[in-house]
Amino acid sequence: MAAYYVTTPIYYVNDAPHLGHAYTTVAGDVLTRWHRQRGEDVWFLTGTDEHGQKIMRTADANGVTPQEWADKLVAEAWRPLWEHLEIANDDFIRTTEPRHTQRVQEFVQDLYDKGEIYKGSYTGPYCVGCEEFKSPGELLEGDLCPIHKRPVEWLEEDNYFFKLSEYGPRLLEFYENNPTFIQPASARNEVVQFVKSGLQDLSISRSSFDWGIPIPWDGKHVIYVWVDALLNYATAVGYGSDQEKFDRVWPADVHLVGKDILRFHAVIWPAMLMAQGLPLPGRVFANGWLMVGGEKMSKSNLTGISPRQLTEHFGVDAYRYYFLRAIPFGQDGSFSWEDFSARYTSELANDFGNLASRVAAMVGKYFDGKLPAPAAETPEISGALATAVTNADRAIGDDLDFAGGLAHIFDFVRKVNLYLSEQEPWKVAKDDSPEGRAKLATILYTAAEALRGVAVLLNPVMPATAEKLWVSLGAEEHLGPLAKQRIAEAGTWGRLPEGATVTKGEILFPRLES
RNA sequence: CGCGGGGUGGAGCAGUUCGGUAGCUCGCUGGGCUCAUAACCCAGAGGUCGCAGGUUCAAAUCCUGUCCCCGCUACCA
Repeated sequence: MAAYYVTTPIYYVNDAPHLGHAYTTVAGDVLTRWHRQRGEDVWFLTGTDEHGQKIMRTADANGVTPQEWADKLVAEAWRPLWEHLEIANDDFIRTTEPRHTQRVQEFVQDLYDKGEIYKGSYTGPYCVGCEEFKSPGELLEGDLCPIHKRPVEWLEEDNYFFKLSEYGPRLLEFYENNPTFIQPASARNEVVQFVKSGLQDLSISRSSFDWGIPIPWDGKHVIYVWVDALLNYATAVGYGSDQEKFDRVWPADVHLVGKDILRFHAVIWPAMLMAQGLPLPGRVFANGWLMVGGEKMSKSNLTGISPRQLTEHFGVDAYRYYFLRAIPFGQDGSFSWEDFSARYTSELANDFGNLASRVAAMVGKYFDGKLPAPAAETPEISGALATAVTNADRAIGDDLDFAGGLAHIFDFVRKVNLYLSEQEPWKVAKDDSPEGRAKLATILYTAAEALRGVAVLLNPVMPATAEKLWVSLGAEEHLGPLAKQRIAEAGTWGRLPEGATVTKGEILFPRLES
């Protein structure tokens, strides 16, 4: 049985990570943890893309070599942020590592030998001031270089080309047979439309600069950075080096990407794999842009708010929760400090944190912190938990609908709060008769057992908080580590045993200063 | 020009597939409770569903036109 293999894009080390990078990576982490709690063999990959002209220039501007620049950013910015955000990736690939570069050369050589690559010439807009080719799309009105504001020249360069144009029909057939390959549907429509309009061959080499992987049969060229980058998904799991591992993990079940790089993953990547005869990935899921103040995030306003600024104020778990809860995955979404604060207070502190707090307080107060045995099961709550588990599992685990899945979980939290309001255990507590005590025991057991289920469901999203709750319920000593709890069993009623030691613990989500 | 997405009470969204009392969360107003993180519960105010026509007994939902916003239009990673 093949592993469930999830990837994030490998990020370009030109800059430090921003909210958008973190958004995709957290989503991958949550998906990964969810599947681990399904009991599956899971492999989660992230990494960095380190070749290309832009990095060469940035390094140059900072007076270091491209490799030094990449080393510095990876060590000081990227890896630390993922650790800070509790990203549990199994591997971290860098495209400058030999395990990658050697395999990329072999892959390209192989395609060349198969006749999938030929030598041709590329004609494109070239800015003399920049000394580089521009992409047609970035030109200003009247074919001006966006940096120098002067007309570009059309220059010809010898390049090697991949016969991408021949793959249109096969790609369309693949999309047709695999309707969920590209998600969401809007992204799929765009790609299908694009491919239908006809594909051109892809220039896969560059000779105007040298920061890249050399073309094995022609050292004057380096491999186009996207071909280099996409192959990380294969080289990182043993392509060409560890066949056993490769067979176990390949192909990816989910490639998470930002919608800006959808086309590379949904068109070029599968075509490359088809050319090589490798199995194709299960799906490519494009998430949307984060908007700040109604504006698309740009380099300038991205640096305005960094992931760490938000985690310092709201905490890592709330950060992981917020973006997935507030923005339907796959759509653009607007982020604001106000909205984050509102959701933190309402959903995390008032609904969830406070529920945990009041339940633990009452078990402490009325039963000396020993969870009492219930006189009966409460179908209203046990049934709702089972439903929440089923719905959340489908939404998050299958559909990558994080917002919908979290909504199911938090609807359940509300229901438990409501249950307490209706049962009024604080009034029942005044009745010392055996009937009164039995009723009180049932109410509090029901609430605590409901929280046990919530802790399991929220663990993939907010591992530190879920762990606190788990410990507070006294679940660890009877049921084992939280991360080992199965999603499928989360809805099984009555797992929390009588006599479990319930402690108030620290407040899960303290109120924040405005 | 072409393609895709969207315009629903103050904010963010669901509902539009298979037309039939306009729903949710937050916010706001009034009341209640007291186990809890000034939390929780109940009630209420607030929308002619971008605009204009059309089909229909009936349209947010179907048809036509129109305005506005956003994205894509490839070798920028």
